[in-house]
Amino acid sequence: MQFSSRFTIATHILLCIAMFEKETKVTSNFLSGSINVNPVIIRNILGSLSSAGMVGIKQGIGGAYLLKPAKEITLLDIFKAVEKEESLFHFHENPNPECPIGRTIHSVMDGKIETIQSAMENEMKDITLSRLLEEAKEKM
Amino acid sequence: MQFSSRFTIATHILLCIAMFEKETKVTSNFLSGSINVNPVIIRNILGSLSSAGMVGIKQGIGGAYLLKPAKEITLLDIFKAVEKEESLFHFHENPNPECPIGRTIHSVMDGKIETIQSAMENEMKDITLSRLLEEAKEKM
DNA sequence: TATTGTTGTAACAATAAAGGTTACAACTAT
DNA sequence: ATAGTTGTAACCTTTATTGTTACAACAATA
Repeated sequence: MQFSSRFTIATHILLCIAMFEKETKVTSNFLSGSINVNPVIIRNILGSLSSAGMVGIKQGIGGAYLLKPAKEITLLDIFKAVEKEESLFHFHENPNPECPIGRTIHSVMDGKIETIQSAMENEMKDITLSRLLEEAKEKM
Repeated sequence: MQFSSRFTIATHILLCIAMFEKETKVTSNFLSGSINVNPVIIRNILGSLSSAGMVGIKQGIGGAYLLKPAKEITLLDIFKAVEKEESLFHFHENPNPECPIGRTIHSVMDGKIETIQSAMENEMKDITLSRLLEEAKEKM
């Protein structure tokens, strides 16, 4: 199991907007060219980023732009915008309450799962779009 | 996207073995009763745990038993036994090398993805089967 | 040796999600 | 009015998950 490519595509989209919005109109076609993915997919992901308040999109004329400074956009924001699942783990639904383990496993595991997910999210929270952009520019 | 329930089922299996192997023959049917999942699914997951060296399974006579002390089995071991993907994230395959972002995004993101995954795995590594069993016993 | 309860695995099906494509109405600057 | 966009619907294909039945191979034991 893997997270869908929506996360890396969304990050790529935002990097392109941050990089190019001053000089070009960043349309779904433009993005499609850089990412190499169908423009409809781009538009869907762009819609999620827009719902999350990270980007604005110009109706009719076209083009996306950042609604927040790149410093204030983290990988966690991006992740949450495109992955809607509450919990990282799918718990088996009906453990048997007549078994001592079946009866207690949820209360034991739920907290652990939260801890694990938090560790991941905290790491994501520390990485900003502006840092990614700086590193990308260094490598160009 | 979520991880499959194989992870929580595998953990449930190991908890049952640790709890009951002294008093009962822990067969796929017994486990199926506690977990409420088809015995064939149990046998497949049990097979993964066996390949990973965590449990032994008695051919013919039936029954599973731990091959390691519960203190030495971590959630990370269990996770790796049942989730075979190398990387947590699916990266879009063909970013355009003629775009400055497309050309550099992999080298910028690959390290970040590793860091995030490590944070999650480190948390998993800290939780042992024996600790889960203790907490379950407390709650019984 | 025949029986019984297991395991391991194959074969299949149903459902859901991911990823892709075409098509088109609605919108807006020019 | 035109042209380039966006948003979205309607499909399709592929893959993974989860569940199911069936059965050969195995090992204790009656």
